[in-house]
Amino acid sequence: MATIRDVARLAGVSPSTASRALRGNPVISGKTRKKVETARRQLNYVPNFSAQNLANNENNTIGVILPVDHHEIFNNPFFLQALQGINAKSTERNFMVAIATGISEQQLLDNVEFMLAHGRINRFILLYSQINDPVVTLLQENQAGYVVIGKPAMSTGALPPYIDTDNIAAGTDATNFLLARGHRHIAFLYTDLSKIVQKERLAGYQQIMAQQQLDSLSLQEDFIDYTRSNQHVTQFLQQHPTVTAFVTSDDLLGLRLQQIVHKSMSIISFNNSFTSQVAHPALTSIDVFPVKLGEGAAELALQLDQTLKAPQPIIVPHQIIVRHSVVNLTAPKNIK
Amino acid sequence: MATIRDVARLAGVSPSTASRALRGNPVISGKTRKKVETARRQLNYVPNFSAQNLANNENNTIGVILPVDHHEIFNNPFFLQALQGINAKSTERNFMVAIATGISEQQLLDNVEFMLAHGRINRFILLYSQINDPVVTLLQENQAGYVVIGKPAMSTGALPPYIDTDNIAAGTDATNFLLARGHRHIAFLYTDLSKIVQKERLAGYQQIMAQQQLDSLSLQEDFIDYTRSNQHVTQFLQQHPTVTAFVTSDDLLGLRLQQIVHKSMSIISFNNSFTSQVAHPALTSIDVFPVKLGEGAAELALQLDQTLKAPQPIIVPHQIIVRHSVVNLTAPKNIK
DNA sequence: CTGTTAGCGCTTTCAG
DNA sequence: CTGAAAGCGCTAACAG
Repeated sequence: MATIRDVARLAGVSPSTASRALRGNPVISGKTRKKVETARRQLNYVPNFSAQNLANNENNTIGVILPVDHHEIFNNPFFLQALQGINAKSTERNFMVAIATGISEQQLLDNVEFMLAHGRINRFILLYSQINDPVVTLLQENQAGYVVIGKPAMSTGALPPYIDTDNIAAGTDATNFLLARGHRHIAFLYTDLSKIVQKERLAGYQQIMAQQQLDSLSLQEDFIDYTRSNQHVTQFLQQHPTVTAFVTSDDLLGLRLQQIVHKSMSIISFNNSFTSQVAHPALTSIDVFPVKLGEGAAELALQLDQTLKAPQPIIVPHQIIVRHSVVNLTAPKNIK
Repeated sequence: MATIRDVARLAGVSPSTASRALRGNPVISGKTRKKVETARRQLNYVPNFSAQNLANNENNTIGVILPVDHHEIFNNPFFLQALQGINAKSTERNFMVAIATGISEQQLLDNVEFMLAHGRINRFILLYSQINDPVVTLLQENQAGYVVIGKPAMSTGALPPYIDTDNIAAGTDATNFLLARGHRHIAFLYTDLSKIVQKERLAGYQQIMAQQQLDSLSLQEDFIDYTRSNQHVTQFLQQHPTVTAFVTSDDLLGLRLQQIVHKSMSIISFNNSFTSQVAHPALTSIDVFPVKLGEGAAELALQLDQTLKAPQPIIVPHQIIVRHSVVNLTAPKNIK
């Protein structure tokens, strides 16, 4: 593998000049810059990260932290897609992507600590946002930069940079979609309000319902115990027989619900994952574009030390993907 | 951050001695080993990877390569789970995990090349196995070590270390399961035979059918064009009205099939993913334990340069998870 | 068994 | 604008 000395020699300059030229230092004359560039190409030179890192104390890698894998959270394709986005952008900008996972909080913490200590990684992307997250504490203690996908849940201190869907708006959009199709008795189904996403989607729903002077109805079910959740839902429906539609906080949940209720019950959900397509009828769902969220997060992470003040949060627009799970009560002919 | 010099100073030895002691070099006396160890702990010293890498030409990180994300392959939770296994084992052994993804072959190749060139990563895990894979060629050209999850598809040269499910046996098990429940006209549904997994599962199925002197019936459908695939399947069923059961190469595919056929059609599939649980009726499926596959792969990858000859392949046992998608034709009372 | 020395490949003062 | 030299933190000869 060619080193910078080789390049320098071939270009007839000193290694330091070559280094400067390659990194675009403006003091280098156009002429020598060109010579060096040609030599680089000829030798197919690429810098050695380890050496660069050692000299710079900047190790071109960004750490991506997945949530703890409780209750099969990994079944959500969101994460891999976000990862794909992060990876694409990072590679483009000469960064590598290392990942931290864990099936317990402790394992995840160990993993992150390892990246911090041995890997000297100093920029991270959190693929989730959660109240009182010890991972965040660890990151802060080590003065590592981090950005979060989702709305940061800070108990204290300045907000980190973040990128997010406007989940409140997504919640209102979902609800409005149902209203526009004649639904009035709409319920909201979720699994866990400590996840900020769900909390916000619910808030959006409630906002619209209040505005329309309709009653908000929400139900928490995680389907860890399938039969029990099943019963709850059935019971809920008996208590609220007028309900014609549900907003569910996620496709997976939407599918679960679909299996319990009548086909005539309308459902709109979030994430537009594979699940929504295989549902029957296919679920109308709000796509949040995980790949874009990933790309944006990577960009934020790459800026982390450049600007002194945190960059503006990025909001990625969402989009309703209309399928067949919402019945139009106002004009039956439009049903597809 | 403490360096090895600090440790050496505190222990009253030279840096090289400290280094030797820390790395367990047997020439160091027990006494000084202890001194150094105490100093290390006192200073909370951890080696700097970059420096180690530069000196050793061994950069404690293992590259994990995901398949190209064609047609929503990322929806398969298999990958994230395997990643989890890899990560757990790697961290345990002081390695970091970097990942390569791509939505096109080119993007993936760029990503891997980047890891090779800049990152100087020299051990990889391939999360898939495919005929004529240019990624493999790239790895070989660069003399990087790699292990594969799945059966390596080599056109030439020695087999790399690998870890796999015995997919032929899994195929025979699935088929036998159906036979034992009275099914005789069994078809096999798959998406892509260039994936070795599918090829082998099919082979297992065919083997048993031949053994029983029954006809093998296979159908390829990828459901990229949903309506078209739908038609094909319907057509297929008309042509083969006696078919009472299907083996499908994956849960996702099983679920697709389930939506087209009658409830009375029996289905057994592979991977035991979330999908099989949300199906209705829930799919009987063969679990291949992705986390274990990941762990084993990591272990193989960590041994890569230690042994001159490739280690024995590891086979991870699979297991049928019985749910409700297979009708028992011999004793209807047993149907659950 | 341990210390001295050189060097991994790169960047960055510091002098010109 | 460019070159010489030192150093990032660690390891591996080479001597003792």
